[in-house]
Amino acid sequence: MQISSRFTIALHILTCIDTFKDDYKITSDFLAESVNVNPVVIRRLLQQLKAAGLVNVKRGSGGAEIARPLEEITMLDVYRAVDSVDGEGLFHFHENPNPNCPVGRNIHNVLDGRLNKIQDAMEEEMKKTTIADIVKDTQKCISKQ
Amino acid sequence: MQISSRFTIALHILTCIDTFKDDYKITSDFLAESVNVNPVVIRRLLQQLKAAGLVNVKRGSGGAEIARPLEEITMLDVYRAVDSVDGEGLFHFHENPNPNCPVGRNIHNVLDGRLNKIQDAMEEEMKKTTIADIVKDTQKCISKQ
DNA sequence: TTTGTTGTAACTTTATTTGTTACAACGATA
DNA sequence: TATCGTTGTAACAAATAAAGTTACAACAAA
Repeated sequence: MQISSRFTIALHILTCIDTFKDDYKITSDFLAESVNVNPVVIRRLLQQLKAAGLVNVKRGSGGAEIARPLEEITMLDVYRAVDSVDGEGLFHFHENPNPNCPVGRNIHNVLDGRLNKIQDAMEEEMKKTTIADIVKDTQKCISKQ
Repeated sequence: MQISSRFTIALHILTCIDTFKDDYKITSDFLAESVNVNPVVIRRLLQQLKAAGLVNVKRGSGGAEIARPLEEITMLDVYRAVDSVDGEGLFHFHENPNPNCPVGRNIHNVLDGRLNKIQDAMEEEMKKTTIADIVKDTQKCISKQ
């Protein structure tokens, strides 16, 4: 099972917003064209990013901007904003192991700590990259072309 | 999005097989009762574990056993056996970013390395635990009860 | 008041997981 | 060889979630 494309799309969106902020009004249509998805998908994502305090979106006149310094937005912030399974972790534990089985009634306890560590490892690595890094790399790529 | 319960169920299964190997014939029905799912779900998982060389399953007479020393089976082996999206990584990249957009045509390159690192971090942590560790912890829990 | 945009509902499509029934293929044993 | 319990697998249903689409009220600015 894969982590949904909302995550990469959100990173793409944020990169676009910053990259084109001086030259274009950043509307959902504009972003939808770069990402190549329906504008409503973008608007839904922008709402999630807004709820997380990562962007501001202007109603009426239109336009999105990033709400925090790029160096302060990590991949983890974005992941949590758009791909969180509220309250649940990365792993989906089978619901009802048999409490009458010695393994069934203990497996949750035994695995939980280790599953959390795995998720932590993933999240720690996500923290290492900020949107600033991604924008910088993108600009390097662009200027080579 | 979450990693499917196949992963935790597979770990549960392997723990059961070892824990009860001397006292019961380990059939799909037996395992299904401990996990509390349909036996066919178990049989499908056993097939995936078998394809990965982690278990042997006896046709006809019935019964499953673990095919390798427990210390040599890591959580990562199990994850790869049952939850691999063949060829694809952990992250689902949106398919068709616009090649006419400077960001769209570079975002894949920019993100790929970082996404791989995140997946690597997760997998490295998975490697740290073997089925032997899980069985040992489970036995500790059981003996306390 | 017009225009372009956002926010959101409603519905469809697609994909995936999980559950379930059914049964042929198989191996051991009586 | 006939029986029995089991596996392997097909086929389909149900549940869940993601992603696409249409439509339109709410809004802000010109």
